[in-house]
Amino acid sequence: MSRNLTDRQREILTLIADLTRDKGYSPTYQELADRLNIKSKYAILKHVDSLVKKGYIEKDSSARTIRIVHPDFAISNATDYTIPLVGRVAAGFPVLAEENVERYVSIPREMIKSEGRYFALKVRGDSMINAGIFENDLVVVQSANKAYNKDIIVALVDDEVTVKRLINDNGSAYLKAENDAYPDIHPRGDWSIQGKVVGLIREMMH
Amino acid sequence: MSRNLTDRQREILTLIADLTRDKGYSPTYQELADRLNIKSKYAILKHVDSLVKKGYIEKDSSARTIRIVHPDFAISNATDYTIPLVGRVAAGFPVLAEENVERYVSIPREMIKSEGRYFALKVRGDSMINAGIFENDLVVVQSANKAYNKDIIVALVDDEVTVKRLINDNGSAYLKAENDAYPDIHPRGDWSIQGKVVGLIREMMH
DNA sequence: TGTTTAAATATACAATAGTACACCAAAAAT
DNA sequence: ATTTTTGGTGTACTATTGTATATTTAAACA
Repeated sequence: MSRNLTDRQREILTLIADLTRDKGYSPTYQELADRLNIKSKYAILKHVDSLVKKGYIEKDSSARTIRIVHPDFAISNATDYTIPLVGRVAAGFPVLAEENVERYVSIPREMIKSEGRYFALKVRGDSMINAGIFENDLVVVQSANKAYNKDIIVALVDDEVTVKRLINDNGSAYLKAENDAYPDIHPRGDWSIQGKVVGLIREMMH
Repeated sequence: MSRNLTDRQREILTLIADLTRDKGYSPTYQELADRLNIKSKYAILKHVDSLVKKGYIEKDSSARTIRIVHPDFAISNATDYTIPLVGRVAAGFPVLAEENVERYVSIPREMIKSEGRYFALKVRGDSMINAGIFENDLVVVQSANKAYNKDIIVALVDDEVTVKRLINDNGSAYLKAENDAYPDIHPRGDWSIQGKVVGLIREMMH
């Protein structure tokens, strides 16, 4: 399913946001149907389900429990810094394309030291443990297409995002894991630098 | 009727605020009753009516429509979470005392999973590198005076804060470093658990 | 002492709200 | 040309939710 909204879905999402801002609580399906002159609640239910599937809102199985999670429609004038969490990368799309955005996460304001586009990536595997980057950590990445020697970067190799250390050995660059069990990666085909890791966020179980 | 709240009313108002902030929508009477171990919704209804009469909240005759209007309990629109960064601990003061607070740092909202007091601590030394905790990392700590076996905790030993793993070896607890170069710490004198590490934030140089 | 108020219980009930199913029509995608 | 998606109607069912009444207990009060 695409992440794009139809006109009607956008209209309904906007209405949910407006009503929520206005009243201070989320509308019911019936209230939404009334406002749009729709006779059946079920039509609303299906729109709302679509909005949930596309990641714009969240809801629980109870009355008035819709929450808007997409920053473009967010209720609060939050000064909170949120960046897109990039999930699996769909082949052919740039990493930051909307298709790849799983959800939005808030990050400490202090982590943004310079202008630019930022995104977050959940770390898979243990190839960087010697750099203190563990599986399921969230790395905060500043979008860039080049980096300096020894920077920890996010690269796109064979439609797969990977976190590695960039080694710039006079002209020929390669990727180095921070774990002796992993070999260096000398990409043969197309590959690209997607950004520079500028921060790390870890949530411990508790 | 007075504008002053009874203890119970204040407790309920605080709970409403907490639940609303947590879930993103107002609780039902039943949910409030459950949280307070009250068997009858009607007890809650009367409290809520009192809170309305006293001008602390507003509500409509429908599910989950409570709005907090009193500024002291308002749901902060700024979803930005800041917690105190504890620096050097001054002898004799509790860790969270104002004397020890260096500055405030913002942390990702997602890191706050349960109620309680939180603080941040800048990691000194490399005694926890095997747990992926490096020097100058910021650990986010939930204030607590006990913890479970194998939790990573912040302890106060000889007026010194330290991050270690708690080992609860049938009755006798001790602190374990996550670095083979460091010995276990079996505190002789007074020591205390200050909190549980629930998150980690690292800023990379760039 | 008797009275009032706050807090809670038990039970009941009607309106609301979410969900489900069958069905229809138009637009978009394949 | 056919299928899928989107958008909608109507009806029905069930759990949730707010509300109401009658009672009880304990604390505060005068």
